[in-house]
Amino acid sequence: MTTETRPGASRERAGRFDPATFEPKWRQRWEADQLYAARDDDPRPKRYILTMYPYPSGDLHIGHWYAMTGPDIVARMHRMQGENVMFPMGFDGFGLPAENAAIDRGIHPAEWTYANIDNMRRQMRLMGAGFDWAREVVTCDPSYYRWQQWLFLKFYEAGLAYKAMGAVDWCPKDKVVLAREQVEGTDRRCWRCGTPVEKRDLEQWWFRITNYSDELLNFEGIDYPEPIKAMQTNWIGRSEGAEIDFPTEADDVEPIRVFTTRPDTIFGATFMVLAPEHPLVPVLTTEDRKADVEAYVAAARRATEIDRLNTEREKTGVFTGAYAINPMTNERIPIWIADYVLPGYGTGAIMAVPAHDERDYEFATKFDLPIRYVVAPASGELPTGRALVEHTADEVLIDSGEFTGMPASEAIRAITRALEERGQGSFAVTYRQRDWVAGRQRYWGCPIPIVYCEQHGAQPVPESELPVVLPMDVDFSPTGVSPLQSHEGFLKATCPACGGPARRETDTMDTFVDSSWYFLRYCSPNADDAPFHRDQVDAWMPIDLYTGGAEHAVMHLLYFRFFTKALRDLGLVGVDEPTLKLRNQGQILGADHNRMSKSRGNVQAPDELVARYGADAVRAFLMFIGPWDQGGPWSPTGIDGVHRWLGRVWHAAQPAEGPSEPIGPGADALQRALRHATHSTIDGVTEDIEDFRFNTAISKLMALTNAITRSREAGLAGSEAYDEAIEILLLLMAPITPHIAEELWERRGKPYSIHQQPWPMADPEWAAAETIELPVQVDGKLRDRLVVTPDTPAEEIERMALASEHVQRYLNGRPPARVIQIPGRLVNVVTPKD
RNA sequence: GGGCGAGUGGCGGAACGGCAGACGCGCCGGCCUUAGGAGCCGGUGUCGCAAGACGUGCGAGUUCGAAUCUCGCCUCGCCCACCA
Repeated sequence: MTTETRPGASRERAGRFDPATFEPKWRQRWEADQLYAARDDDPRPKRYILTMYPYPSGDLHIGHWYAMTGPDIVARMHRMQGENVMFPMGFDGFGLPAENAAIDRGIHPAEWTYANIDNMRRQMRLMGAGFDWAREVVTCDPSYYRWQQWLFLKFYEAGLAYKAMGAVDWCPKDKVVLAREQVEGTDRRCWRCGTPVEKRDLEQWWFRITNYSDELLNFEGIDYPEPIKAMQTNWIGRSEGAEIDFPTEADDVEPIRVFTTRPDTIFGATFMVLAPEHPLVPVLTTEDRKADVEAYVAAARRATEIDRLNTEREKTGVFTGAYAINPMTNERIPIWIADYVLPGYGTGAIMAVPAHDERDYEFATKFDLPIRYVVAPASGELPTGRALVEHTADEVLIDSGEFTGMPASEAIRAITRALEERGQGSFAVTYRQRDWVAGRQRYWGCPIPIVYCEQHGAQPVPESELPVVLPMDVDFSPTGVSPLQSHEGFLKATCPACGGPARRETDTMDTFVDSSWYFLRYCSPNADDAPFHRDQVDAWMPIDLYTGGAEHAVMHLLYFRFFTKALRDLGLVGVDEPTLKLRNQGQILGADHNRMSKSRGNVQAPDELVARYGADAVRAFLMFIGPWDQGGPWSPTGIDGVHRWLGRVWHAAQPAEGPSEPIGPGADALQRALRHATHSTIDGVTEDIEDFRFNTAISKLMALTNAITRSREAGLAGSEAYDEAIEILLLLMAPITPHIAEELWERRGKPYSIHQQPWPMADPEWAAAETIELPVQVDGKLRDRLVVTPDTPAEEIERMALASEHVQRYLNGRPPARVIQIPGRLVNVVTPKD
């Protein structure tokens, strides 16, 4: 090895790799030059890439870096590929933590929120992420929420927002109602604070999301991860079946309507069960049963939702004394009430078929009610001691009048049709999904633009009076009620209908309303005459790529689809879906494989890491940990490896000084090998980034770096192939490690900015290998390798393979039974069977 | 109970049905240093001196060939759950 090529020597010339000396400089310059501004009048093809905006909790944690670096890389590559990329950022400004900070520490929520936003904006700049800050949206700003109020009024006019009584989930700690989607786990905890929720009957604002249940089940034409589709589908919970009317014996009482997915089992319906809350309960209950029924209803009301939904609990219920008529058998069947029938699902009443439903079976056994099997496999074998719920292909109806012998699948339709002809039933679809409770009894949110007049009731605030501004001078003493309720100046309003005195709505909107349309506001961030302009929305929407956490599967990711469809029906947008493609990042865990939390002491603060390693190393290491959608544990030593890699790139890319290195014999082949490595890396990295495989993209870049280093040691530094390799390496690194790529690009005398250079294209001739190594297998086991040129004829390869002594050993002189060749991939010699 | 994922070296992870373990961490050895918790070079699946054998949670199957496809188990994670 000559002195010139000794690694240490060139390092001394180049100076130490120290990101702190150049990273801040480039960030300032990129920002000053508005390198990432997306312009409406740009003729290049648009690409709208969006990552979920953060809640301004105060600090950007490593998880934010992880979530945002992925889409930033994709956005940067697409920019270099000549597209007009919009990659905006904003803040989810409203929310409870701000209000809690006010209560705990006496800071106004606005002050707390905007201070946090300032800090987080600074931290995001530190990441070197290419956000278009000119489009920033802050949802707690009146210029934003004014238009949210405007949209609310459009929803209200269209009947998509309405006020109604309902049994809602209530968090006793946050003193606020929650949407069903915001209640988590078997023990039904508040999604924010983890407190078990209670059920309360309250008058609330709702969004009619259920109008769109069917459409929300349709994922055609959009690319969502399978788990998200499954979760949304389960959440919406579509069931097909029938609604059937069971007349009662009482005079002048409407029949009991039930929903069932198993109309084929109606001949086995031996009793009925109503939810305790069912409106017919007081009407139907006989005098002698009244005391028992009322006691049960009262107890059911007191029981918590947790108790009630506990499937382990033994069934309870009481007889009402009343009877219904099974419309198919004309039998009198008793009507019971029980809390395992839920008031909010289906019709709140069921026909109980104990032979074919486990819950009904349990109930019938406990209360000694008849159990009649009406479906059986062809063998006629019926279970004992349990319900028959599983299906067999040959099952048929038994003991079912004229339908006896009919396959059950056919009977579902036949029986429903028969009931329909008699006016006693119809095909029906039911959903688990309920409407979205949109109001919150809190201060720090978007005020609902409604006033209440003694005479005219709820009245929308006229558009000209928007925004209804959140007053700043409020008292945050923890009284448990929204400070808006005691703010006279806010409460006092005028009825738009009569001009008389009115009282303002004090509920504010769920913060998920804010995030249901922010992506549209990014298209028209400065519009002051509308929430957004149709031409700009038409130009940018739909989002081409949306990224964020999977924990929003049935919350934000359902709500923003609903909003988009509702806005389409209001004529405000022209798309059916907000985004064409969704990707979820995984979670970064602590080094101990646990979730990062202050109490565990395993939290990695990004600012410290940047100070020590630079932003590029943090970005690259996070992306290198594993598949982006999988996440993984932070490794305090792993980042050293990425740092070392950047150091190797740094030294390899320093411009050659003086005469180029002496090139010895064989240099031509070495140069060709380096070119092959370079050009095959272009294709690999491009595909990997497109598919969110940042970990393998980086490993390919490391491998190319290793090839470059070896070629330098072989004396190639300064050669054409070497310079090309370095420059392509820098271009491919630019999206991932933007600072070092820019710095080295400049040091090599290339024009500013590397981020505005065209993305490299592989030369197919170089990308193709000159020689390939073919594995030779005998009976599928590797025995030898052949080095051949790609155009070697198959007969020649077969001859070489059979000539191999390693192959001969297994053939023992016999001719092979078969020789399988996969061109360019392998040869497999199959030995004859003895 | 239902749905969806995932099980590969000491670790994070690679691998269009075709060379298992790319790339990196760690570890071992060496170089350079007054020094090394810096940097650089080499080695590193297991067993074996070697030739070689064995290896992707377990068990079957399909195939010339299976980490990959099929079936049945086991384990872990996430979501939903008295939804008629």
